[in-house]
Amino acid sequence: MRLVFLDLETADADRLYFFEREDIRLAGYAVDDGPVVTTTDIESLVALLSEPDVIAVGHNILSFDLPALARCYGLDLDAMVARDRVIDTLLVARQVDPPLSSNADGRVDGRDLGRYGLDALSKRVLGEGKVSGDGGSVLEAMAAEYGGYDKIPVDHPDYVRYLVQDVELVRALSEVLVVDRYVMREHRVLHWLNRISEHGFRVDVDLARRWIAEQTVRVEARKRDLHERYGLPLEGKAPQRSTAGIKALERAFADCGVEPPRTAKGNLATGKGVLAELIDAHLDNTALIELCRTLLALNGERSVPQTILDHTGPDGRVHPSVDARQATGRISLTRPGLTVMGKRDRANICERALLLPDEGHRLLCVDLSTIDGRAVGMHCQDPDYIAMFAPGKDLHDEMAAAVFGEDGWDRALGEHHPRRGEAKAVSHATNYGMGAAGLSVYAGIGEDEAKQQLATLAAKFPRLAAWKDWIREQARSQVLTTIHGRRVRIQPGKEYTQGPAFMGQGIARDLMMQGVLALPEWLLPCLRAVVHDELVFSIPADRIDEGREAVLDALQFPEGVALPNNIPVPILAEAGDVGRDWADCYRSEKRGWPEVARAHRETTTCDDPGCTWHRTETTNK
DNA sequence: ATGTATCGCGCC
DNA sequence: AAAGGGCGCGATACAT
Repeated sequence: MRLVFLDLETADADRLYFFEREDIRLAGYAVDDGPVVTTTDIESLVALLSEPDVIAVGHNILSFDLPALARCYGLDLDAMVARDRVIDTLLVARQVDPPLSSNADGRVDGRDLGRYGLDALSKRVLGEGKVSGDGGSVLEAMAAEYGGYDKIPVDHPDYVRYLVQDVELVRALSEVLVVDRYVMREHRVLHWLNRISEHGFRVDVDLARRWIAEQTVRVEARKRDLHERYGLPLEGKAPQRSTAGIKALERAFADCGVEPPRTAKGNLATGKGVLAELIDAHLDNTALIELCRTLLALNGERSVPQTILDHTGPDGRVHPSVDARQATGRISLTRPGLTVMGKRDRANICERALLLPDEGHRLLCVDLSTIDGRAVGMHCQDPDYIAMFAPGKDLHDEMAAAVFGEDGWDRALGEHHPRRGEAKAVSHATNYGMGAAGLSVYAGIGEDEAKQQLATLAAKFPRLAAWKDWIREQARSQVLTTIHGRRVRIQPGKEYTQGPAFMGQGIARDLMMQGVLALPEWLLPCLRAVVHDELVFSIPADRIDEGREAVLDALQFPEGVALPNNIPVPILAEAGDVGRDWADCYRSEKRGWPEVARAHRETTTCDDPGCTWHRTETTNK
């Protein structure tokens, strides 16, 4: 086999999915220990990479350079990945030296260039001496000087020099970074997920524009109201959050006869929990209630439609980036962040109506049932815990029976346990290492009761409890390895909470990816989003039933999955409704909210006073 | 002008 | 001794 180390210089990387041939400007590559060649003859590089004994090695090439060559020059990237002929040093580096969680000290949220960018990585792994200056910032400066990445002269000595250096760095890194089986699997996973970015998700642009216009009217009315009553300034997008605005609000609360609510750090608290409590505590104070409601409404306005529009390309679609850079390995879809669009709140779930199937298609969502719990079950091997995941059983009902007893619950009737909701809170809490104090607040119960519930749970599932302790002990080595072989880093001092949580999330993530890898070829271009335990597909309308079968078949293991000699844990999935937009997929799940159904949204009138769709058109409240 | 820190909204 | 995990994104204040 021959190793080909490579890097490309291109036009603005954000435009990858709209690149034309000329946007790939300069290629640099080296074969094994040969000299670095730079060339504008991109075809020659593609021809080289297409030879069957060549392995392509480069930094972020799986998500950028190679897709660019595939798009513009027909490189058969599918075949290369399928034959393990791609090594992306970014993926290898994350496995060798996994990241801390983004909230950890010293990390800037979201971006990991500071640690895994080619320059930073080389400095850390190879030592300072190998890197002469920062290639990225030099490039940026040249782009600024010439008016764009696509305008830098391809024979500019600095341009060529940094391309050569990057190829050399990749070659040096590849000699140090150890490739394991997991990271080769990870290449296949991310290659398939990159289809999400490539194809994009169709946007209802007209709807987004209409919402933004309506939103502007609402927001202006509320600001004006607070301005006239309490002197709120009108400058900026969110004057209620500016210094002068906060001053005005503090006076407003005083005018209403209450002490302004405070956060732990002493700032004015305007969170929705705080304001809701204030309303409850002063039900006869109409001025205060009006103030709180106006503030709630102002703070509750979300910028989702605008963010979607900001990222919508000339093809009317968003092309979110797909990354696996979270500490647990969970997948993020960003720019726009599809993972944070409304779902649980009635007021927000219709945000998902902004995303549409392709023409002639329908959307299909499939989610893995209580997958984090099953992941923990696989690892902890507590037989009683695993028994709750048997097909036909509902985890939270079973948990309620285990913690609170069977009283008042008739299994045979097929109804839920009366205390199912409480049980859900307890198991959720204990998964993440919540203490009695935290649980009492979270579940709205007394601290003694919370303590009792946690103790009961520990007693009912002793092996699960012992597993958590063991994982916490293991976590002191700072890096845990999941069943599938992913290495996850625990922040020193957070072993107690992060240890079990990361194990559960990391394993769950790979159970989902196991399903993605098992999808039939024809469904791969149909994948539109992955939201941790849910996959979203846009499927030709006449193939929906076939698609549903195939997805369930890929994701589910009713007979269970297990390591050798372990108790198997069933993995089950559930399909949502066939939708004409993303919200429409949840109309059965959210039966009480008629506006979730597109058919309801298409009617002109509605007699549900709580309907968030028709309400906004008739009133300004 | 640009980046960081903080908060606040949301999701799993 | 006690301990709710992971994220994205927008807005403001502030430092550079």
